[in-house]
Amino acid sequence: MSYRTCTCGALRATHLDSRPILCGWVDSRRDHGGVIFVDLRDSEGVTQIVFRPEENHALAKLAHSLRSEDVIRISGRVARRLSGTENTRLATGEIEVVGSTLEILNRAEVLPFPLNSEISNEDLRLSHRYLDLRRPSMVRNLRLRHRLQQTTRAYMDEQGFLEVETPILGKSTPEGAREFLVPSRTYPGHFYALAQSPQQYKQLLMAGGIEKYFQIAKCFRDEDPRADRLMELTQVDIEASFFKSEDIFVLIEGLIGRIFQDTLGLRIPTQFPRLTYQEAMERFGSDKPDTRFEVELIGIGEIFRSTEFKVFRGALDNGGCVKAINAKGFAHITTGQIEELTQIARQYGAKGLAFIKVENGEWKSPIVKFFTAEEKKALTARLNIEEGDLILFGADKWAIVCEVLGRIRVRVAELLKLVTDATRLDFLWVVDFPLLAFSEEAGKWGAVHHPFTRPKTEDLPLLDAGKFDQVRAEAYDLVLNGVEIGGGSIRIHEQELQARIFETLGIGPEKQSLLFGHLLRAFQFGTPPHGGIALGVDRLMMLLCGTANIRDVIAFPKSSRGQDLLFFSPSEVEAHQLRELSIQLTRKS
RNA sequence: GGAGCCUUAGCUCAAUUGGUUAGAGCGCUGCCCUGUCACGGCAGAGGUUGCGGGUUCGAGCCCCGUAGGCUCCGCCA
Repeated sequence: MSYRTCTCGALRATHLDSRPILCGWVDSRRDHGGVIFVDLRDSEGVTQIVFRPEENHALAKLAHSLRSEDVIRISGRVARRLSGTENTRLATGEIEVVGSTLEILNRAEVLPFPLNSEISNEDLRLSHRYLDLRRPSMVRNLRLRHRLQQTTRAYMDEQGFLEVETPILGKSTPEGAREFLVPSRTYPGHFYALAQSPQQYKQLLMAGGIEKYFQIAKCFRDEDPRADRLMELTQVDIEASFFKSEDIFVLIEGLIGRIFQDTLGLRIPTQFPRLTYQEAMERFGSDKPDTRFEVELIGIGEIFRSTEFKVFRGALDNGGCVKAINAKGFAHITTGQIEELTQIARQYGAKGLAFIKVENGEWKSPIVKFFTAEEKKALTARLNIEEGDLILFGADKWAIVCEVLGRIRVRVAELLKLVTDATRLDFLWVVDFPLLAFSEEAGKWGAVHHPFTRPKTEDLPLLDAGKFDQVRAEAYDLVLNGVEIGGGSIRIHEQELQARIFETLGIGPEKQSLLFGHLLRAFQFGTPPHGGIALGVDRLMMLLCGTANIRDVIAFPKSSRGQDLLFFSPSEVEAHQLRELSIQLTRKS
């Protein structure tokens, strides 16, 4: 005989007088001294069980001993609830099961935290994750994640893509994120690296003629976690041959549309707007702009072309720029808030944050005394300055000004609660990223996306001319509400061009063949033009679930310091394990 | 590698300027209660104030260190 005949979400008035067997957890027990109600919960729902002492005294006595989260098995008869006692909040609320047998499968101790309220003590949740997963919001999130993954597989299959698994144990190629190293037992002193992305494998699949590949891939990066990023991540990884950027956009717009339809039942635009990286930085001060609110960055260098104000003068003379944002109606900003914004400005490289408060027809500002009447007039027109406005300035190198004002723009929007429609979804593509960026720290050029990214064909002459900062890449990011949820590029498929890029990145011929010989060799045997993208499943899930905490969308996440509080990993290992791996510890903590 | 905030009962939190026996709500335990649905009522138990040290007549509160949680910068091709 099976454990149960139906789930706790199944019974309706149409089942009256049937004799079901149910299993589940005691969600709550209401003991009236006489009659006892038990809300029985399983993964499918909740059903009220009623035990009546006048029908079975011993049974009621046993039911009296039930406690929250005990696991039980009951049999009984489906009855219509007494008139007026139906529970409209339950799908099964029209009926109840009058218990005739009760079997206690496993008793539960008092839980370390309640399941019916949101709690903040995250280490407790993580150390008892199996209990936390019983909470309705976690159940919902995991179900949404399942739906996202099923929908992705169905859609990609329909589009003719082949799901191919690639190795987790890969080769260390110390470009990009720090890798997790895995010692080899059979090759002492040699190491695998956990895949930080299936990037090279998927390109080799293209060389292998697969043409259309996708995978829901686990990736590992040994970098410090953040609220929206852990060391382990899941990507929808996609690569296709004979695809241009345009083909990727269409494919992904379709996929994202299906995902939002199937998970939240939402229809979203079939095409997403596009913004170049240059324009995104100029107007929003971010390569992942949140376009749900205005407050754009406005260049005002022209107005102050011949200013005497030292701060602006210095920035302009050093080839920098002056920009401002108008935080409409924020003249009432407090001293503390100004201080906070100034901290942000400093954090991102500005020396300070100049501002003007427009109150009672007056410009209240420590800097306005340096402005001429003409400059004030031009500024008023350019920024549409009105009573009650707060103007915030940035004057420095272009990149710093954009970044600083971009960050301040986002904070101002939070403070002013400019996003009024919580359901709004602003998708956009950011395109034409720079190919290369100079790293002051490393003293050399690095790839903005990754070293396999294709330069835009029309910018190849700039590459030849050594104007590396001007070369744009055939690369794109997908942004939703100011969050980067994916990124990709068209790749290099020619051995010669790839070698040249490696050279530019400071990877000489010897190192090239050592680290990337497999790829360069493949390119010599007819690798087709190809490109792809990777979508961050965890980030996308956060947006779908409306949470700011990435742990809410992962069944067994690590803590913010990378520890697993349930298993307590990482952990020490026994000496013989280390001996087998030819590893000797230099430091014991 | 750096910075900030937090840690008091099982949980969420309070505790005036450093001053009596560290409180509340929920939960828990027992009793009462026959139509509730976060049932209700009465009573009770429950504390190494994360840990270690220091200052002080006196420390939950101040100082130093340490562990853990969260967040941010760097980092994340």
